[in-house]
Order: sequence, then structure tokens, then C-alpha cells
Amino acid sequence: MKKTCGTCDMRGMLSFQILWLLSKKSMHGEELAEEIEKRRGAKPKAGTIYPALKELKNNGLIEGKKDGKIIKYVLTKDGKDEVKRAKAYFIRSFKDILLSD
Amino acid sequence: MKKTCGTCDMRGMLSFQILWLLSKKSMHGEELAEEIEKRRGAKPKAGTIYPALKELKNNGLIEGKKDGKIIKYVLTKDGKDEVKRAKAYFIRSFKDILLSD
DNA sequence: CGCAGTATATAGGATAACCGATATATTTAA
DNA sequence: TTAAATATATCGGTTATCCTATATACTGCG
Repeated sequence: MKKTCGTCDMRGMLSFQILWLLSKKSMHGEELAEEIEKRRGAKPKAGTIYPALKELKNNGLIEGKKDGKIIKYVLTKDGKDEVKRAKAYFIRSFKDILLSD
Repeated sequence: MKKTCGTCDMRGMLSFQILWLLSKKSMHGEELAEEIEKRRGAKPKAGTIYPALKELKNNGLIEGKKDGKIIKYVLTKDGKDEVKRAKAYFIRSFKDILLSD
């Protein structure tokens, strides 16, 4: 994914952002990539998003329900817990940046 | 730095967080490391924070004013602009996460 | 002065995110 | 039924963050 921001390259935030999006709504890979594009301005490539989804699945945080060529991803119980934990950590790290004028 | 959060390792956010902290207050390396520790829960090691500062200096975003053994870092004009740009990007990417209940 | 503590610095290496290219399966269009 | 488009998948490689040493400079204290 092209770097849209010189200073913060968001490396390491992809899995978190995926989990958070799935906590709002079940989606498939393409849909997730588009949602992330809306936010970051650059769309994660197939070679980025699918390995990330595989990793999350291997870690038991999401599971995929296949329907034809589309795989809809849903958070597992562990995934929901992880979103909570990760979000708390994220907020503790950055809330003052967001809240500053 | 140890991973405090399984899903989001914050890789790539260090420079941004340093710049933002410096936009609030001029600080030296140790001080920055402590401020980051307050937020992330883990303190960046010397081998992490000083190369990051060097990089920012090389890019003309900060400059260091040496006073004895202490080097106080200040944002340059370019640094201030970059903080603005990076912050706008950060907020666009993550504000819905920070604002969700 | 000599020693401990603090702040800065750098080299070397591990990790992992991400991409480019490529391949496969399914659906739709023609 | 064949072609095009969509969705998923994997591999190899690059890049940059971050860490573990280790080293140096300055300060203060005895």
C-alpha cells in the first residue's frame, strides 16, 4: 500500500482496523479493503488483505462463512474480546492526539 | 519495544507520536520516551528513540538544541506543517474508532 | 580526582507489514 | 459456451521499525 502520510505509515494497524470494522458489520475481503480505502486514502492490495485475514483466522479471531466465491468474515468470541482490548490500548495511546484541537 | 497489544503493534506510529508530543512541548529524548511510555505502556529503548530522532532531524522536521548532555528538540517550520498533515491523516483514518462508544 | 548515574549514539540484526506478480475459483455477460 | 469480471489465495522480496547490545559524553557526588 502506498504511503499516504510521510510520518505515520500505519504499519501494524491493518489487523486492528480489520477487526474493528468487523465488529461493526460482517464483511468480505473486498468490502473491507474498500472501507479501509475510505479512511486511509489507499486501498490495501489483495496480497495485503488476504494474508491479514488468514492470520486473524489462524489466531481464532475471525471465521469465514463461504457463500459461492464470497467469504463473509465474522468475529469470534475471542475476536470480540481482542477488539475491546486493542481498542482500549489504541485509545490510551492516541486519544490526546484526537482530542487536541 | 515489546508488543503490548496483540493486534495493533503501532509499528510506524513512533515518529508521528514524537512529532505530536513536540508540537505540545519541547522535550529531550528521555522525556519523550517517558511520555510515550505513559500512553503505550512500554517505553521505547534508547536504540529506538534516538535513531528515530536522528531520522526526523535528517528530514528537517526537528532540530536539537544542545545544553550540556541534554539535547532539547524543537519542531521546525516543516515539522509543524508535517504534524498538521499527519494529524489530519490520522484522524481521517481512525476517528470513528476513537469516537465509537 | 574518581565513580556512579544519566543522556545520547550507533551498529547489527530480527521481525513483520505490505506489495507485486501470479494463479485459481466463481459468477455474469455476451 | 466462452470471455470477462470479481473474489480469494499464495509466494517471494523489500522495507522500515524496533530491539539488544555496546560505546561515549556530560554531570554530580564522595
